[in-house]
This record gives sequence, structure tokens and C-alpha cells, in this order.
Amino acid sequence: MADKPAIAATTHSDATPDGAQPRAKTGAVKMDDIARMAGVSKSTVSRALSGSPLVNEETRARIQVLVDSHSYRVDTRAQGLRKGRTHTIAVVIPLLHEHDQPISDPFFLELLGHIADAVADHGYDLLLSKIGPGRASGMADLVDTGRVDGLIAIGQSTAHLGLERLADRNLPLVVWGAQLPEQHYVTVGSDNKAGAERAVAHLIAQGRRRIVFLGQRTVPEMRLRHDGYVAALAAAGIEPDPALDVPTRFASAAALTAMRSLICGGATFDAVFACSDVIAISAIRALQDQGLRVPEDVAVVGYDDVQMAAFYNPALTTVRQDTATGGRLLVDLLFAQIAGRPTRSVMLPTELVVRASSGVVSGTTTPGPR
Amino acid sequence: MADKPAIAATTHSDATPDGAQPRAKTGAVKMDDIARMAGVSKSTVSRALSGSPLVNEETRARIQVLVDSHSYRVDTRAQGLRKGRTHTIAVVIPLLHEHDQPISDPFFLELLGHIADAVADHGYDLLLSKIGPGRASGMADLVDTGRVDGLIAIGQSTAHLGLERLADRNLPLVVWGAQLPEQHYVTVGSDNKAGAERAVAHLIAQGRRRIVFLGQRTVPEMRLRHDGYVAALAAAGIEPDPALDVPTRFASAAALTAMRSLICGGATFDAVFACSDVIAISAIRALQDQGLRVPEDVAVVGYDDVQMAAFYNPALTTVRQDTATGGRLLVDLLFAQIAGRPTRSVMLPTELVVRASSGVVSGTTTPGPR
DNA sequence: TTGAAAGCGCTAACAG
DNA sequence: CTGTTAGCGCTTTCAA
Repeated sequence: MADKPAIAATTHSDATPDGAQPRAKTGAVKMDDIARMAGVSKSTVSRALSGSPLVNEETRARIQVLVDSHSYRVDTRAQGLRKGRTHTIAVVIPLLHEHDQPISDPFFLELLGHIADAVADHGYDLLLSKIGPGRASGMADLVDTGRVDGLIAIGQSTAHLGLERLADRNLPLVVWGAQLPEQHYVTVGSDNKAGAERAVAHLIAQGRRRIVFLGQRTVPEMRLRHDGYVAALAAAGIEPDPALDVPTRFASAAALTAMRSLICGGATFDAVFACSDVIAISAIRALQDQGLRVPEDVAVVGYDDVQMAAFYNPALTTVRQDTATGGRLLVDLLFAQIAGRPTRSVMLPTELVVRASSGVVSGTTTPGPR
Repeated sequence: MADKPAIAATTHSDATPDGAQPRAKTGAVKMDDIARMAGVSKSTVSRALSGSPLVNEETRARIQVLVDSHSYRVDTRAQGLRKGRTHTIAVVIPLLHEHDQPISDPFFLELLGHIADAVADHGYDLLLSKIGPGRASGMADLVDTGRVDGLIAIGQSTAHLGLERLADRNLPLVVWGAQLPEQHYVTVGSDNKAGAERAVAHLIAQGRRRIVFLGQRTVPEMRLRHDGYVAALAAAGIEPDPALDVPTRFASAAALTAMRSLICGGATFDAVFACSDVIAISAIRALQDQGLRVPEDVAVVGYDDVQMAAFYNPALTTVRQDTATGGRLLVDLLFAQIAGRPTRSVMLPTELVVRASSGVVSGTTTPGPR
């Protein structure tokens, strides 16, 4: 770990600041207490609190007052134990690689934010969990130990088989990612192939012919994007050059290195299709460092339309994934499954957002943010 | 909600795909079942699983086999109910404004990632919760309803008073943010004033005199950064110009607008100190859109050293906050509080990372990423 | 070394 | 409308 912290100040001791109630940690008031004070039974309180119609309005009011004044809250743990539900769903981020800087891609954060909103709207809690490679069993545990009612996996990465197993066990599960043939689990994701195809076709339309594919093809979504890339080239009668197929992980640093070595390797190319905006941005940096101009010498297109894409310099042309509907859909489908309703995978349409980095001549007006 | 999804495919029905065990949803195996199979009592299983030394090794082995083969997992809900602990901690993101795009700043994500790691290392779960303005009571509920053992708030934003109340109730709570005088709760955060002061001093050292402060002073951390800004100016004998004090929210779009109107308002300045990297990046975009060069015409310094800062164009000079130690510290302090040990606030040192955007002449070598 | 019994705080029949 | 009675699945005395 890094160096010791520098300054230290405010002290938090267990002494109660002023003469406040020195209530012990176990001192929380329980339903029984409320019942006693209201002169009724626990059951009545329970009913009153759950809005049952079988309670005298007067009684309910009396109870409510007590509840408020003592700021009593039902213990969800006990409630869940009894009712068999947890009112919690897990969002799992399967890590792609050993020690990728945690959840670093802004795209994830945007999606996560929307998921969090949707989950909250349902009145559920959200458990966030990072799961290392191979350990899909960890996901099952979350359900088996009664911690959550269902799972949302962000990105199937290399966990495909593990996810299949979960789905086969009929655990409520929805995955953000690619729609694979024959898969047993439900996914929500953008139309990766079509999105990529359109992006690459756009580059070709700008007169580019030697287009680099920058991304990790082992991840299903990226493989589909690669398919789109190939399809677009084929449609234009261009033979894909394996030398322009550059694998890279998602971290900025990795992308930078990959791009650098491509350039230094003497490859010739006039465009780059990157599998994510973060990768695209790193690529641009590498290009500029080597004295290449974007988009004049090399046009670049990314994927995601992360917030920052519009603000980059040059502003990034990219394939937008709609994280807002995506997030909400993930949650809605999951709740449908929890409710026992059958669900099916959804593929979201993508949109090509053309900005400066792909070399389209535009006026002085900056293509704004979303 | 947006338009309807496009394509749909794989169906997830309740029918068990192949001849797998059509185990009902309640069909999970319980401790009692294991006990019966092992020919011992529930208590023994419990002891065996918790590593109690009062169990015959042979018995323990027999139980373990059963547990593994049935992939039995202890129900943490019941366990928690009995033991009074939840093994879960909450990370709360107090929202700054009504509908700021959820948790959009990459800085938060980086910090969150590290917190998640640290929490996982302790074997705890992490509940993610977004709380709207003013509703600090929501945080208390998390503890009162027995959902979590403690709270980590990321950014005090405008929730200061609410946090005070929580601390006064002696709930385990650690806050990422500014260290305010007399505050009752424990914080971890960077030395905002010193960091900002150094950044601004750096700009002054580059010969800049008219330096814009770009950020929201209502947030405690930002106010401290403003203090540092003023201090640096004062040290150089520069009178702060109120016209250069530009408030803006944290979203890229807001920063862009703020900067634009400053420029169009005809203000003259030769540098910008932005309260976050995201803001800095938007500011640069605005400057360039108006034909100003960075750093030649206007030098820019950000705050955070978000991953992308090194990759921006021009690479961003910024004040690095160490999210790795910060995250870990937040968690360690929280666990100390949960264990009943007294804790004190910590102020982390910052580091000024000088890159191209502040106009320092450097060779062809790019200041690399971290 | 093990088992029996008593709850953790709550809900849900089943009787009034 | 309300109270009584059983547990939800686990841990933990207290005895054996």
C-alpha cells in the first residue's frame, strides 16, 4: 500500500456527544415494543404497517404515531427470512482479467447508474459484486445464500458457460451482452454486429480502405463487432488484412501500447475502428504522439458514446448504445423472471453518432453532447 | 421510455431445458437436511461449518462432503438475524442535484471500484444506494432496517447536516469528502486546499495571472479548493477577480455551457483551474471551439487525475487523488468503527501531475499514464 | 464431542 | 377487526 496518510483530525469516539440517549447498539426498538406501547399485538402492528385493510383506522393511526416518533423500521432481514424474498438484486461485474483496474470503464458506470435507478424504482436494494474469472459459482451463491432474488450480469466476458449453468438452474438472471446462438440465458444488448458494420461502412464512405480493428475478440460482444467489421469490408469488396486486426484489452494503457506497436511496426492504415470509446481515445493519443493527425491522416470511430466522447478533441465519432433503456430493460426483465413470467432476449438498436474524428467535413458547429 | 426494442430472440421459459432436477424454488437444501444425511444434529453441522474446534474431524469431513456435493450454502439472512450482523455495508452516493446523470463522474467509479475491492477482501457484501438530496434519513434506514452494518458516503455534497445526525446516533459511518471544522463524522479525503493551492501556484509559475476558478463552491470539497485558489493568488499578490469565479455543476454539459458563456461574455483570462477533470475537459472543448489554444492561449489544470486525463489531448495537468488508498482507508476505518474502535479523519496528500495542458515545455515524451 | 431447546424479528394461518 | 400460535434457517447456551 502507498505511503501513510498525512494529517489527522476529528476524533470519533463512542462517547455520546451530548446527553443523548445512550442507547445500546442492540437497543433498536422492535415491533413487539411498538405493539406493547400501542396496547395491541405484534400481528396488528405488522398488519397496520403492511397496509392491510383488516385494521381499524384508529388503531392504525395510533400505531403509526408510535412508529414515527420512535422512528421504528421493520427489519427487512427478518421480514425476508419469513417471506422468502430478499428485496435485493445483485449486479455482477465479471472481471475480464486478473487485475484490470476494477470497474474502470465509464460505460459500465453509466449503465450501472441506470440500473441502480430502475432497481430503486422497484423499491429493491442493489448488491454490487465483482466476480473474478471462472468463478461463476460465486453468482449462484448470491442466490443460494438468500442474499438476493436475482442477478444482473454486466458483460458476459468469458463467463458464458457459467452463465449457462445459472440459467439452467432457473435462477432469475439477465445479462448485458451479446446474443449468442442457442444460449439459455436472457440478454439485453445493442446490435453489435449492425452497429459495427455501420461504423465501418461510414469510414469506407469517407474514402478509407485500410481500417484497423482494435479490440478483444475473445469477448462475445467484441467478436460480433468484428463480424460487423468484416461484413462492412466485404460489402465494399475489401479484403480484411490480418495485420490490421489488433487485439487489446479495455484499459487505456493497454490500448495505447497496442496502437503504438502497430504504428512502430510500420503498418499502413488510414482508419481505426475501436471497440470502445476508451480504446478509441487511447488510440488517438498514440496516433498523435507519433505525429499522425486525426482525422486527416487516420480517421477514428469508437463504440459506446460515453459522455466524454462528445468532449474529446477531436470529438469522437462513435456508435451509441442506449444505456438508459438498456438499464431499465435489464431490470424489468429480471423482475419479470422473478415473478415467474417468461422473458426473451432483447437487442437494442444502435445509432451512429458522427463527429469530427472520422473526418467528415462539418461547419464550425460542434456536434453537441447527447 | 424510449422506443420499443427491435429484435428479440432466445426465450427463457420456466420449463427445465433438459431432464434436470425440476427442483421447486423453495427446494434449496437446508442445514437440517445436511444434518439428517450426515446422521448428526443441526448444531453439529453449524459448528462444523463455522470451523469450531469442538467437532470431530471425521464428522466434519463427512459433513463437508455432503455440503459440497449438494452445494449447500448457509443462508446469510438467517445467520445474520441470529448473530445480529449483516455482513453487508452500504455505499451511498448522495446526489448533488435533482437529476444529474446518475453516478456519472469517472472519479466516483474509480473510488467505488477500490471500495468494492476492499469490502470484498473483508468478506462483506456491498449495497449500492443512491440517495436524493435532503433525505439523509434514507441512510439511517439502511442500518435501522438491519440491511447493513455500516455506511460509506461518497461525497458529502449538501448532506452535511444529515451526516452529522447519523454520526450523533453513533452509526458506523465514514465519509469521502472535506474535513470540516467541528464535524462529528469521520472523513477520508484529499487535502483539497493544499492540492488546489499547488495547482494554481503552478499556473502562476507559468506566468499566468488571470486564472478562472471553475467549480461549484456550495460543495464543501470545492469550497476548500476555492480557498486554495485564493491562497495561491494571494501568495503571488494577485487580487482575485469575481468575474473569473465561475460556478458550474459536475456534468460535462454544464461545464461546457458555463465556460462558453464566460468566453462569450468577453472575459479575459489566461488560465483555468477546474474542480474536476471532467469539468476541465469540457472547458478545454469550449475553449477550442472558440478558437483558443490550450495551453498557448489558456492553460488548464484539472483535479482528480482520472484515468482519461493522461490520454486527453492535450494531456491534462491535474491534481491526483489517490483513490486506491482512499478507498481502502474508507473501508478500514468503517470496519474499525463497527468493531467499536475509535477512529479519526484522514487527509490524504495530493500530487500535482504536470502534463501538457498547463503549458510546460516538455520534450517529445508524453507524460505517461499512472 | 454432540444434541435439545430457545430464540433472532417478523408474517401468516387460524381462531376468535 | 384482533390475538394466538407456529415457524422462516440459523446459532448458541446448557446438558449430556
